[in-house]
Amino acid sequence: MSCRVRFAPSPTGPLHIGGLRTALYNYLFAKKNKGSFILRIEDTDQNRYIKESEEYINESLNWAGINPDESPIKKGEFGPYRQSERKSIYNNYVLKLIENNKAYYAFDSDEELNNLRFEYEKKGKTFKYDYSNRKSLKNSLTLTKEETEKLKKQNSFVIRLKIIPNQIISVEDKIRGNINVNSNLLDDKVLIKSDGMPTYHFANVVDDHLMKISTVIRGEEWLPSLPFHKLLYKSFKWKTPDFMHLPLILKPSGKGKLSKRDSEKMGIPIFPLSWKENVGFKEIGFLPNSIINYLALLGWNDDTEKEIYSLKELETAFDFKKIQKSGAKFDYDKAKWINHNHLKNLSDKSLLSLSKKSLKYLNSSYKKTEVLKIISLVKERLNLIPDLKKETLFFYNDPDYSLLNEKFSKNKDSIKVLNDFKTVFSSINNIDDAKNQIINYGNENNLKLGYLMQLLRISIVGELSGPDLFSIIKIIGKSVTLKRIDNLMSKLKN
RNA sequence: GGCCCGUUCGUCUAUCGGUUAGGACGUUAGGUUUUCAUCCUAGAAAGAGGGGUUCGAUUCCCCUACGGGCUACCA
Repeated sequence: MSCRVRFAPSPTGPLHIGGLRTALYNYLFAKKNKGSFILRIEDTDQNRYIKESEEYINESLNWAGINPDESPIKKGEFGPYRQSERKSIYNNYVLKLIENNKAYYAFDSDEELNNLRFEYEKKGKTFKYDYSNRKSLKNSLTLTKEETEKLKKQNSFVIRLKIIPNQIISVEDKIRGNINVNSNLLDDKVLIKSDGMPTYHFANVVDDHLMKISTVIRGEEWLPSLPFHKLLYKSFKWKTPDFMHLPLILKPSGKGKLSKRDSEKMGIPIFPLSWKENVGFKEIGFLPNSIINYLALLGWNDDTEKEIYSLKELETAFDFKKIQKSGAKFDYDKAKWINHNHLKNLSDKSLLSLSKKSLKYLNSSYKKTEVLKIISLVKERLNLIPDLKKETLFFYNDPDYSLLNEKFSKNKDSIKVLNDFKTVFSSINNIDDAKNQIINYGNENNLKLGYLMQLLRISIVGELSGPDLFSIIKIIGKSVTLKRIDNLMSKLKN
């Protein structure tokens, strides 16, 4: 049987990083097994439906470089790929269950059920619509045929799966092994809602079967409903696919699942792309490869000490036996470190094309070859793409010396030394000679090289950090250098 | 509360019964450098607790604790 996996998000908002990882693992599984990766949109909840989500999902997967083989916009032979467009399919299948007495109509109102929940709670119990009480509730098992037909015409009913009590349901998760659950514990879950739409559970099972999904890879939050799903497969006498439930991604600190709130509180992204006021990993300056790399490592490793992977490398290295069982906390520092490494490995040219817009200002003063030189000079200093602009600003802007340190502003030698620098730079023909000249100058005047270099750096860059000074000076040229030394001198005089 | 899953440095993880429990991020100290960053070297840092099984348990089993998930006509 050929390998087919699916990523099945519901369009209720932006895809978050956990969803992206689920998509990634599905994608990698498909690649590894030369199978197909399918995107199915699970839009059965009309109340929570957000129109822009589907496009957001497409764009995110595209950005990450994990494009589906079949999807609503890339149709295969198992469509439609949006559940809302498959309504009649679900209805046909649920009718079969009813015919076989495996499902039934239920007419209990929200109010009635809520009252029951309330009463149970008062007794310290939890209400569950199941074998123990369905005989006393309003459904096609208790009502006469005529009553049932009459209520059905009022168009407000749900269809529930009739669960046979006291059977051990044995399910297998490929990551965790066998799990046994007694069917008494399960409730008669709704299959078809009163608006005629299927619930997740029903649509999911029907579609996975119809779309010939061979392995279901999804988040751990679905593990508790696996026995129910297994029962559905059994009711149809369908073969169950393999299941893998991925560990969850947890908050960086504290307890619980990673959520939008954490991201806002800690100022770290949680969405691949920006969504309204939430900035995405892309916009904050991550390479898609970095996020993919980090996400792959969050819950998986290949037994080697390799940490930096391209997507292609992951496609061959990924081994599903090595997926972790427990949840993993999201570590933003490590994600940045991985991005730093990917950025470092990028060519100067691709780095330039990535930040073409933000580096535009350099074009007025430098030729392209010089811009590339600037990039290679600062490349290894980057953690996020926008750092490139921060690191190169002084190639264009003259520093304003607002951060001037007292060590230099109060030092009486400073003005004299700066003046001597001017003489040095004016006299030399080749900037490569500058370094030696300044060393000599220091020796002659008994001034420490450290002090000289720092003063020079302040005048050129405006602060005490940055790449090799003489490389900078070589790029900005003699006249700009002299101008900036002058600038600092006049600043110090005031 | 009930059910399910899990538990190795602060974090991500390696270890398929015998190891000085390894690596990476972060952190600390030193080195390189004109500075910061990079880079290099070194350091601190872990098997939740209790019972078994075994010549020997981080590794297998049980209990407890803790963490997480689910408990909707949401997915």
